[in-house]
Amino acid sequence: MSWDSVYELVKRIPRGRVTTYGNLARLLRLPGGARAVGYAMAACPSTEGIPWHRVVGADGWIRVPEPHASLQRRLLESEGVVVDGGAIEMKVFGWTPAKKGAPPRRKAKRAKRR
DNA sequence: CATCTGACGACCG
DNA sequence: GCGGTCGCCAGAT
Repeated sequence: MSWDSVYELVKRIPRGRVTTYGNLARLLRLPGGARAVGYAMAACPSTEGIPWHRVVGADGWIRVPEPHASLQRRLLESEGVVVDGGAIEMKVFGWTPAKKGAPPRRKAKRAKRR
């Protein structure tokens, strides 16, 4: 799995729409890998050509560290996306490319870490 | 080579 | 309903 596919996917997000990390992860067949996707964005070599601002949390909230948060919000609003109090209505602006559902996955509990 | 880490999300208690 | 924990991946230490 290469992050390039993630970037390519992000590039396909139409203007004025947004998607979530988890959504991207699912599209990449990585259920639960939302975090990995987020990391991919953080590790993005260059934001050039990549509409990273169209990627937000599943709840529609910007999950970006302050420096970029304001910029992201500004960019989104300039595209017509309403960021009310920080939350975006995913039902309205959420975007998903023609795709099928991913196979469900079980979860297991184990010793704490972190 | 072993661990930890991080722009997340879902589940368990 | 809330808080804490685990899974995912690649790169850094």
